Amino acid sequence: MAVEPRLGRRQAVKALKRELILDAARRVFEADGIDGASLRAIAAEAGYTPAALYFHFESKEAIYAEVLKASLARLAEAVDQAVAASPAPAARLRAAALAFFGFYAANPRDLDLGFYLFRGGMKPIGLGRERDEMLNTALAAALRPIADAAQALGVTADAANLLMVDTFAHAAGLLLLAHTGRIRMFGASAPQLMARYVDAAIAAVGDGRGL
Amino acid sequence: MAVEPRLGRRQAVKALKRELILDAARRVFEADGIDGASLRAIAAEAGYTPAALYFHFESKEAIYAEVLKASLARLAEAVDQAVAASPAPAARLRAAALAFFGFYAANPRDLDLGFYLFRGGMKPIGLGRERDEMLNTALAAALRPIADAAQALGVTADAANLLMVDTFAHAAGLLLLAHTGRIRMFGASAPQLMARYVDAAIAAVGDGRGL
Amino acid sequence: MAVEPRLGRRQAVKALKRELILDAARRVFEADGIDGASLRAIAAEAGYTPAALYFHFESKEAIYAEVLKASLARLAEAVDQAVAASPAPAARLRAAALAFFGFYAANPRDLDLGFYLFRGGMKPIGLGRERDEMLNTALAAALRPIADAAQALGVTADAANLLMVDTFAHAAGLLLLAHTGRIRMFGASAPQLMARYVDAAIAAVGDGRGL
Amino acid sequence: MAVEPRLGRRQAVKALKRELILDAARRVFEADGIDGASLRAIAAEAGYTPAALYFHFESKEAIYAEVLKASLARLAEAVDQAVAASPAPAARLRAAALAFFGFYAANPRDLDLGFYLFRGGMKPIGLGRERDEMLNTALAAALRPIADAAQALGVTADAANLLMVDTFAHAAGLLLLAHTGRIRMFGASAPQLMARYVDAAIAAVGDGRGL
DNA sequence: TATGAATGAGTATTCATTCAT
DNA sequence: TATGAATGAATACTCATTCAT
Repeated sequence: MAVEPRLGRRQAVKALKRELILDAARRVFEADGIDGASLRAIAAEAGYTPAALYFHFESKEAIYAEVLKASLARLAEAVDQAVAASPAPAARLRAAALAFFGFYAANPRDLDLGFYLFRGGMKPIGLGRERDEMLNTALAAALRPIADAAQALGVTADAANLLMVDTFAHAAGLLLLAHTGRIRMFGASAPQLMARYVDAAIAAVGDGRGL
Repeated sequence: MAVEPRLGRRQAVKALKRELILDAARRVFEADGIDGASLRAIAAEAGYTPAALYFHFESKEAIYAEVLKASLARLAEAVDQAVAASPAPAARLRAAALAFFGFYAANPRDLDLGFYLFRGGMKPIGLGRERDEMLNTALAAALRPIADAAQALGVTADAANLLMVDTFAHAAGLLLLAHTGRIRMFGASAPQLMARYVDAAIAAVGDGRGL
Repeated sequence: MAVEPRLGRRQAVKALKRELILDAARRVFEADGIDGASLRAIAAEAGYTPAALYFHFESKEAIYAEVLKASLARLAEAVDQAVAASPAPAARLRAAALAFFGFYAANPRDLDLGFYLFRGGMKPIGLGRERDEMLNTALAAALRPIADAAQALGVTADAANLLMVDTFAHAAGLLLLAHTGRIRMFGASAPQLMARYVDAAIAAVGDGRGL
Repeated sequence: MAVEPRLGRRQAVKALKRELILDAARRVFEADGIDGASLRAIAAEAGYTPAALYFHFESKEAIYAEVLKASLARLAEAVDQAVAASPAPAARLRAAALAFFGFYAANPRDLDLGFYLFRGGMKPIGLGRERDEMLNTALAAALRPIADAAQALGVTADAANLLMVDTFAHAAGLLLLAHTGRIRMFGASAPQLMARYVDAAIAAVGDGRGL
């Protein structure tokens, strides 16, 4: 009876410390880039010795994964909130797609994190099978509302899924280009192009034109 | 009479050796990732001492740039060939867009190289201002035919440019997703989605629906 | 009660290890020359990996500076002891000058270190502004007693200063020649020449012949 | 008969090329410091490939030695000229000593070269026994006039020799201090101190006070 | 006489991680 | 839980020198 509260307190302290380390990691990722961030730098920023971090995370990659997971959770929350405010299916589809795009457009740090998952091509992504699956699941959850809204508009589950993937791809492409200055280089506006894409997609669904 | 052929031979040998080193670099990029590739590894793969590479290239970054440049040249050539085979503007637009997408879909190594250009977000790209501009120019040249064909279809220069950027973004997004297994994960097909996107774009241009 | 001694012990161990590394550095300086000494060699001589030295010193230059500082401290102590044992001003002047000379004559390693400070002419000294100033101050402290004794003999502060510099120069020149075999080559004795110089200087001061 | 002139021409061309390389070496020594000068840099400055220098000099050290030798020859010439202009022995002694000092005071590059000979302490000086002896002989020749003048003033050969060495030492010390800013640091003037030293030495010789 | 290519040894410093304390 | 010390591997690049051509 005297022990349990203590354990709870201990766990809370432990969780707090983890959170402080993750905050430090985010700051270092922003300052040095994700690949350029070293465990030493994260530890220093958090007020720790490098060795100390190993009591809180099993490896550098584990820290990456944790930060990524939190980012994806914020993304999903942003999408969910947008959807919750939109009663009609078409508006929901629009809101979900634009919220997804808007989250990353507004939070370039999170975009860097997201792209980190996509680096390396065919090479092992480096975070381990289990972590990869966890992150993929989190990503899928953030995209789900798009497919759900499409289905509510009357298309089949398969078509809704394709539309979701296609929207994801378009957003990713535009964000990639915008993030690296290519959109500006060509004198275009990423949010406008995204909005146009979404409107065309909704129109196509309405027409029964498939996608 | 005896000297000139020798000189020619020498230059040919020199060019050949450069090419062998670049091939080795490509293999190492594929195996270790582009950021993970070290000069030592490239040298070893090419059968050289690290120091020897400095007789052929002035720095590691110069090797990167050379490999990237060659890749973009092959891309542009693929697009140009596809366009040359298509007389009508609509077919040309389709051919250019699908050739761009198809080149990277068929050559994942080149896709890795291409994405390397896009990494880092706000971080320095690391190849130096001059090399960066050269590479941007090469990329723009590969995309140009898309805008040209759109303009031939009757839209304004601005609209043609937007369509080119949007197509670029869609291709990039689909390739990114496909390359990292996300397309498969959602049970979709990147080439099909790309073709559908292009067809819709052509139809929109035909309708005078802008984009 | 159990903790404090431990901390003291730790600090003592740390200081001891630093000293062992500095000793190794001194041996390597002697063996390879100061410019020729590499961090690797110092580490190997100390029984460490190169990386390990970075836990004890922040850079190679920091090691150089530490060794130099310790040498100058020993020099100053030798001069101070000689002066402390000499009550009369003339004897003090003599003792200080000969102690300065004698220290380096007896410790050729320290002479090499001292000359290192003087190398490079117009080139950057390479230890950084702060360290340079610290070392200059330490050197000035070792010479101070010469000027003080001269002043006690009745000359002005300026004249005492000049005598100090001149004595420094004569000692440095003789040591340089002796250290590189030139004195022997000319069949002379550096200590004798130094003593003669000092005696002449004291006589000149006594005569009121200025310097 | 047709051959000899050609050989002479060839040797002249060869000598000229050597001289051009040595000039380049001097410029690089000045720019990068003597230790910092690389064979590559000297070759580039001379308009050659590094490998080409090996047809003119057997090693990097040989280039050092040649440049040093030329410097010492200029020194000896400066001393000889000063002596030639001074008929009386006392004036000759004064002129020789001040010319020695003045040459290095006016030509800091040559001073760097001269000190290079004196570096390294007990370590092999690095130029090889033969070259060392050649350079020592050249140095002795530049100092000889000092001893000769002293002897002309009536002291024994041994005393004249000692005076020469002592003068050498004093000049070397003052130059060392001046060259590295220590004279300025103590608010003194090297030429004044040197002149005073020489005058005192001449007075001592006149008194029959030994030295 | 000169070159271009090549070598092997060398440089200081950083990295993620481990382990005894 | 946290530290300080340590490791071994890695980094890009420079050096004087050699050798076939």
